[in-house]
Amino acid sequence: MGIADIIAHFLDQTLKQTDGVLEVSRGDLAQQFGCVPSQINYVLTTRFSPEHGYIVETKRGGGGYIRITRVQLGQNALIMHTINAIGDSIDARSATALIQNLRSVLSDEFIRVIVAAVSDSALRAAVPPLRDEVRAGVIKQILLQII
Amino acid sequence: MGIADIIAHFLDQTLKQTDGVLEVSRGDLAQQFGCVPSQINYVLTTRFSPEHGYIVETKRGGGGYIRITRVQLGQNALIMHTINAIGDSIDARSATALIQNLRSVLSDEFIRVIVAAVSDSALRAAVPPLRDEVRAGVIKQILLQII
DNA sequence: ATCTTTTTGGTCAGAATAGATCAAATTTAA
DNA sequence: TTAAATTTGATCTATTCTGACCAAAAAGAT
Repeated sequence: MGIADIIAHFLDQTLKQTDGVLEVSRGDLAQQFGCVPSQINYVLTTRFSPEHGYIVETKRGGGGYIRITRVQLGQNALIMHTINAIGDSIDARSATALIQNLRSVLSDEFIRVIVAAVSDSALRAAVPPLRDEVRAGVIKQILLQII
Repeated sequence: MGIADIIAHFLDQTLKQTDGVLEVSRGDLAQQFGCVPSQINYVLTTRFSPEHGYIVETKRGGGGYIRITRVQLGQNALIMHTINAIGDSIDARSATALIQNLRSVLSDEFIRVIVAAVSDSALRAAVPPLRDEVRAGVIKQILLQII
């Protein structure tokens, strides 16, 4: 588990304790984990993107901060939102994130099934540029059945 | 017994001791057995495929790994049988038939979802000769989750 | 009020790490 | 002998981490 995962885990834990909202200083956080500040940005863009269900707001200058908020939509809105977020093409990582984000609406087994259905191993027959397009199509069709 | 068999045997033994889940580094494993890393991929694709009852997940980059999970095959020989019947490629009609054949084990909604996931409209991004191969991969991965 | 300095955070490219793929060469089995 | 299975290495792709340089906001000076 690299430093990115460790920081992400820390933020996750904190978010749980603070009811979904969290404000930190980029510099402090970086120092706390002994990494370069841009590492924090890396963690935010790869693990706390809107696709993952988070909103990140920042402010620079004195007293600057990074605020992370976990968003929670309604059931059908959430699925609709997900479908819209998919677009014509989506990579495995983003797809998994989007699906995981539906765990409040879908059973664990269902989530597992969808993730497996659009995993790279399921789609290994389709080569990369095309693979992501196929993935988008499969997820959409599945989600449309659930609405 | 070639190196492939030796590695496969080792993984099998380890899986028995670790309750069916196992995480290794491809590079380490290769070094341990004095072979080239791609040999590990060969072992995985020829002996730990879904047809053999395993799920393989991997991650590249720093802290990368290969995770092998043996799927629990209980009384669901029917599903296993279906997986084996699929082959490397399957057309929409046959796929639907096979899936419908599982209605004694799966809920209607589940059947609907799977059929949708492997419908021609879901896979429209993949052109015909390829499309059937993708379909085979998707069905297999889904069914493996259900076992 | 305006200008300057200081304090934060943002971006981007490159290096490092680690697995994937493909095809040629070799070995094994029918 | 021929066809299938195995082995290998060259090359590709993905993920993470770092540092140099950039931009905005606040605080302080004039």
